[in-house]
Amino acid sequence: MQYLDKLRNSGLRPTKQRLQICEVLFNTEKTFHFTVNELDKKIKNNTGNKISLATIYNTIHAFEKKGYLKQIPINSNQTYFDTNVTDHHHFYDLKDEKLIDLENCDVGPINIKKKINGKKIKSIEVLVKLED
Amino acid sequence: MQYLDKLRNSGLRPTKQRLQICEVLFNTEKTFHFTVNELDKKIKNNTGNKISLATIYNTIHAFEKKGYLKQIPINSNQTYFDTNVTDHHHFYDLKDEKLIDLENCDVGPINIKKKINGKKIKSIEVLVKLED
DNA sequence: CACCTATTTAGAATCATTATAAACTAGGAC
DNA sequence: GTCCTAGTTTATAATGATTCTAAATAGGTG
Ligand SMILES: [Mn+2]
Ligand SMILES: [Mn+2]
Ligand SMILES: [Zn+2]
Ligand SMILES: [Zn+2]
Repeated sequence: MQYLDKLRNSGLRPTKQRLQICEVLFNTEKTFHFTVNELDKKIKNNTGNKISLATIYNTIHAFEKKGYLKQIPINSNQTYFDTNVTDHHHFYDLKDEKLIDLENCDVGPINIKKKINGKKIKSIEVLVKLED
Repeated sequence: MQYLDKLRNSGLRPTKQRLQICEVLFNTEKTFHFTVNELDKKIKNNTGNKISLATIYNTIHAFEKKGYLKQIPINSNQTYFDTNVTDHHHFYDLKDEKLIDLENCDVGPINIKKKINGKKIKSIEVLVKLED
């Protein structure tokens, strides 16, 4: 199993469910964006198995904490996650409600001139909304 | 009433409730960020009146549509709104769960090099997450 | 005033997410 | 292998922000 070590090294027991979710999330050419609902459907399709929604939520939150997933800041009725955990930004197509990656090289360097005392920058995320 | 015309000119009837909400939102030195819950409390405090939550939701959505409020893209269980409708960006203090304005001059120009066919940029929003 | 439509409202409905608590399991000790 | 224990899964209930509904109310116009 190619994800056994990834999970073990993270202190997460490599359960059947987590391994299946890893397959769906990480065994792909391209990274992608998803909601929990979409992931649920994808798991059913790809594996023929049903994993409890509670487990899916538990797992993606565990993966997020370990840095294997990122949450994308966007206002939607559902939360979007990203399997691309490199620093990058997003287009958001308002009509299609779809996210599109903006690689770091697609965006000029971002220069934050303001400082807040006692705080440091954890991340800088750009959301570019698109219309027709 | 200083907000009568603002509402009339927008095609919104200047009802008692909308005028009160205008007072709370716009009759201040500084702009601010708020959730619907916070606004609800603020209305009760400032006016002694209770406005139905449904009306508050209706009103802020109407104001948003007219461009008097902006929604801030952030992942939270509640939606954040902003009375500062100029182009600007945000710090988000992860510990205090507070938003802080980054004026346009606090952020260097943002250069989006990628283009999507048939789509044009509606807005560019930067979210800078802060930790201790 | 009379009328029409926009608006307000309490309460119900929706629905994404989280909590609960019981059953199950991975993995280490023996 | 068996035992043990903490971690995990699961069905299900609970939560809570937001939206919907439909009846009552209030602007605005003539
Ligand atoms: Mn999370
Ligand atoms: Mn809205
Ligand atoms: Zn992405
Ligand atoms: Zn702001």
